[in-house]
Amino acid sequence: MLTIGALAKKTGTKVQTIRYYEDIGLMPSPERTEGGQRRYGAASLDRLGFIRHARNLGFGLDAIRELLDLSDRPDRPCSDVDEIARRHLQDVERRIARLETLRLELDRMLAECGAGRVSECRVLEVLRDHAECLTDHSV
Amino acid sequence: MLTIGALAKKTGTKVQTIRYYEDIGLMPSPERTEGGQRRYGAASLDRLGFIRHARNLGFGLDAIRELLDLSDRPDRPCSDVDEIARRHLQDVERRIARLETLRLELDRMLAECGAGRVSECRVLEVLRDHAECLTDHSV
DNA sequence: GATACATCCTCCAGCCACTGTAGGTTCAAG
DNA sequence: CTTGAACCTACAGTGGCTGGAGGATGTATC
Repeated sequence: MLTIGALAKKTGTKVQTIRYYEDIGLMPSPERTEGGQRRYGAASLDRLGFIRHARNLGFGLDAIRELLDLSDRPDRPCSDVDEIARRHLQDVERRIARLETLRLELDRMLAECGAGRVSECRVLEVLRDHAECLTDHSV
Repeated sequence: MLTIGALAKKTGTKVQTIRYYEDIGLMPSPERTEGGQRRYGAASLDRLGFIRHARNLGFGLDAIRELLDLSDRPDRPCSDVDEIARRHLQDVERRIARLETLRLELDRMLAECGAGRVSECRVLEVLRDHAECLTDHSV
């Protein structure tokens, strides 16, 4: 049996985060000692490990909830899982594309800027006037 | 003189967002009509345009505050501005790198998964066991 | 002048996924 | 039996807004 602190250490989670997962129903309420402290078994360790791993891969808590539910229904088609992962992948790809646009624009701004005074700073000029931008990064 | 709604439309901002910027001191308190409604002049339009443009480029509100302050001190060296932009660029690059790692891992998970049942789903297996991952995406 | 109705006002709650703090209790070691 | 680390609950705060309630104002039309 693990204390919440031990579970936290093993999974690289903060203690408060574990309690938060319990609050929102992502982790089940564990057993308690007579004094009211939480004690966790192997199943909790696995479940929290799964959650943290999915979080590290950027999945949102709602998606993780769905993945955990599916994990408990071994006969459902795998495509249900794939669907969630694919959705997430698309989201990641969208975010990469957006950030690449920003990177380009920031790079260009910085490249054009000499070592003068603020009054003639290209960075500020570009920020003042969107027309100076090559890309439409507003989306 | 513009109403808050007109200013919102011109800058692609929500009305509430403008009031929020005023609350946190990013936009100055504008004039008011006798009835207490806000009325904005050209300076406000410029300032909000600047803010929105910087937001679209991903700058945080604190960075924007610094940029606006510098914008009002034309004799300061341009490097002060560059420093802020460079910091932001680095942040963007870090986020891209992180997302690229995720993309790779998600891609691989999905590629390995056949059209079977959840019980033999590679996606879930990988999530259950971090050792299955090629990259250390926990950072 | 009355009415309609879009827009404005303030105040407050909620989003995501935690993180931190205050003030008090429990547990395990020595 | 005492110490002190770790635990408990409850709540506030993060960033950057967004939405809603409930009421006041501004403008166009009759």
